[in-house]
Amino acid sequence: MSQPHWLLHRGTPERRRLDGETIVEQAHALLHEGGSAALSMRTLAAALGTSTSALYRHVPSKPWLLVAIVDLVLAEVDTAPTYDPAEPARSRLESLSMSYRRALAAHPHLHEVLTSQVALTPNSMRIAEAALFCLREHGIGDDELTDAYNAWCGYVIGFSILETKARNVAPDPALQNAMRAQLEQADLDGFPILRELMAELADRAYGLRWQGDMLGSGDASFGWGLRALLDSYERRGGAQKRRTKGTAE
Amino acid sequence: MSQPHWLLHRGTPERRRLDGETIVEQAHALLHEGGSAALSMRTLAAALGTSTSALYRHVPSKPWLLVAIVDLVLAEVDTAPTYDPAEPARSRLESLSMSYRRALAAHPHLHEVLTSQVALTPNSMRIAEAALFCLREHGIGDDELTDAYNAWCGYVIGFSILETKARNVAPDPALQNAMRAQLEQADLDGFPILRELMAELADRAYGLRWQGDMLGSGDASFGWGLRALLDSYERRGGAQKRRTKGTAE
DNA sequence: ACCTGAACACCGTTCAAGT
DNA sequence: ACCTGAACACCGTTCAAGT
Repeated sequence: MSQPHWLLHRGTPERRRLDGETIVEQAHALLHEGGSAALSMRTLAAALGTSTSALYRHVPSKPWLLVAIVDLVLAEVDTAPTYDPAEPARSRLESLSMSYRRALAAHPHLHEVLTSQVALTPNSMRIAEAALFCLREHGIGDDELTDAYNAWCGYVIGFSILETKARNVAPDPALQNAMRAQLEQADLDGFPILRELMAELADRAYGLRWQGDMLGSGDASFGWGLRALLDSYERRGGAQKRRTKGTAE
Repeated sequence: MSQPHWLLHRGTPERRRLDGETIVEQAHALLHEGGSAALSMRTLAAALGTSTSALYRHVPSKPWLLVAIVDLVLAEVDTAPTYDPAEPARSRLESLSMSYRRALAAHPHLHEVLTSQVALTPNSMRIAEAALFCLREHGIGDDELTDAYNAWCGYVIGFSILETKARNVAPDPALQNAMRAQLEQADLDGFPILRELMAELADRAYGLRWQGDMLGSGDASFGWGLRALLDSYERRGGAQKRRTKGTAE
């Protein structure tokens, strides 16, 4: 046992030596528990038992720290199925998409921290490589690869961000009231479809809610749209394959 | 002319009577010009020539103000083509999608303000109504409507947010350097596709850039993915139509 | 009724000073 | 080399006091 004498610990809450990795992990923990409002350089330092200014010896800035948190979460995305030769191209891309979404959905406060930061980190590049690999296996030609990749990112990341955004109810009471009022029957005049379907859509469809999450319809809807997108990829890739085959022969 | 004597204006920069609408418009102008960093209650009050605390008589809170800005931008989305009987269902939904994206892309700092706020405002409901109308015209049945709507929102809004996010380069120098380094040839070991295609993808594909916008490939990629999605909607709607017709007869 | 200045409880970041 | 306290230039919001 290398436990130091208890006297040495007096007044120092968990004083392990500081380094960049532990700072990022603690920052992620604070974000996960209390959202971005609970993550300031001051609260972070307090949680680590150091002074605020000590953090700046291991971390260059708060924006840098936030990007590091995003990369930490992206480490959860599994790219192994992408290179599994037993799987057909379509289910490889589906696995990657679901894993991506699962990672983002598992961290409901991450979207608060994605603002304006481009994710050009080791893990985001690992995922980009895997996605491009899948699209090629689908038969998407190099001329369409950029568009297909951007559309895939737009759907998978965009949907997930939007979903977690929608899950976070505004803590502002003025806003809560304004939004509740908007859903009252009286304000649905002129919106016949919304009125007709509100019972079905409320708390299930994006935006049409004022509290709570999407009652698990996020999973179903994400899959529904993903299959729609993959259907088109498959058809387009198949068409491209036949075309190149035709010109070769 | 009801111009008051010039003496009455001494030292009062544009002192028009305060009201909620002008506050929201000025706030939007500040956001549009300088991003969210340039929009504080203090700078806003200064731009309007009043004290900070005076704003709180017309606007309940900053979160409320941000939602009002979003609604102001959503007013630009044109839902008229949705109800044009001359247009086929598919091009109605395409028009709506493009108009939505155009509004979001025209305000590159709006994404900084969308954080955690649900858009349950008059204009967001007008757009939701229009989208649901289009999906029904497509032949999507009520059982699939929620999923189809969520997938559409995820793609259209998600893609647009992601695109404007990516367009905003991090102002932090520490971050700029880290991202540039990530794109150096040395760091592309283990990413064969990225290395092979980097010349084509850089500054065109999402994430794979460290400065500048997506060189206009956002337009093309958005349209590419949208057509892929609409293809699937059309097929699914058609199948549903045939199915209900079959059971009816 | 509407606006003001001052105050409260926070931010991220820097920097001379300590060990 | 690493950490500290104090300071700087900001935040959103409140509230007694003015007119």
